[in-house]
Amino acid sequence: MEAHVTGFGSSTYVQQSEEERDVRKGPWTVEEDSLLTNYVTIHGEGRWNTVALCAGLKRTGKSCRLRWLNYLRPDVRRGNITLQEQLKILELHSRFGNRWSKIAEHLPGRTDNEIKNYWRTRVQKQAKQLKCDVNSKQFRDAMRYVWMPRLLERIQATTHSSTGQPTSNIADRTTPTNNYPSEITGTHADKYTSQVYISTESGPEPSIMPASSGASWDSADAYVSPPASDVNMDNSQNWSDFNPDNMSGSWVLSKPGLDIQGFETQSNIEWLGGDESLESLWNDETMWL
DNA sequence: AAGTTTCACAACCGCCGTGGC
DNA sequence: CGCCACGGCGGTTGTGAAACT
Repeated sequence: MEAHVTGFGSSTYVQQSEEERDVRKGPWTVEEDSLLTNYVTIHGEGRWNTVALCAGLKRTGKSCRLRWLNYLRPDVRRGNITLQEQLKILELHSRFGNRWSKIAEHLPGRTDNEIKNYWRTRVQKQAKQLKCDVNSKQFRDAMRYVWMPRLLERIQATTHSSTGQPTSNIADRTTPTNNYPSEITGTHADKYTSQVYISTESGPEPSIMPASSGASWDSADAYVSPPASDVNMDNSQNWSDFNPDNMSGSWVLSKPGLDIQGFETQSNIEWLGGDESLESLWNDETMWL
């Protein structure tokens, strides 16, 4: 098949319609991967239609770009999403919504596609089980007040066990969510001294959250707040420096004027299908994998 | 053991913004 | 200014594997 060479800007590129090229679709073969990798390694990224042609691939430029970015790129990170990454995704999604590429910017090595898949398969699954819409206030509240603190607990437990410190054995815990003490955990480790608090204070300002933490509030949100010593951000930055991979000091979950215990023992819990189903859901090990 | 369902992930599709001509 | 090619993005679909009945 002959390629037509035409001018394009200051350079020359090879133009050929997809019909002429008998474009391939579907899963990539090892040979195709090799061709693409070799070509991009030598010539660099960009001009993907040219890449497809010059590398001898019967693929569209778009397909090549996607394959490279999502799979072949050397710095792409594969494997399970870590607890830290999960926590970060939840938080970033609350800030950016479905702007997956934006979220991916904050997760080195993870692709927007991977994060999108994670959200669809894991997060939306939880919403479905809770019988609420993933974008509903109810589900967002569940994420903030229950899921994210639990993720933090898990992270701490993992961290502590890996450093030989006592762990808070979440799998063994039988305390229902609605019986949580206001201070959920209070253990320390050498490197990661972390605490999660639920504020039981009423009123406009959280009392447990460090006064100088720099974390900010919006009108109705609860936060898992970084320790005072680790952050230096003003209200406009909010969570921009959030980094679960580097947590140290005392982390605080609180919400102005929110009584978490009251919140969960009152009828508020019912929109999540009752505390039993909620508890069993959060204790479902597959949820954290 | 076989059939069915669910899950996870890769890949495609369509839309839109951008820049060169 | 309109056209076109391209790249980027989010939504959706296809498919193989695992889990379930």
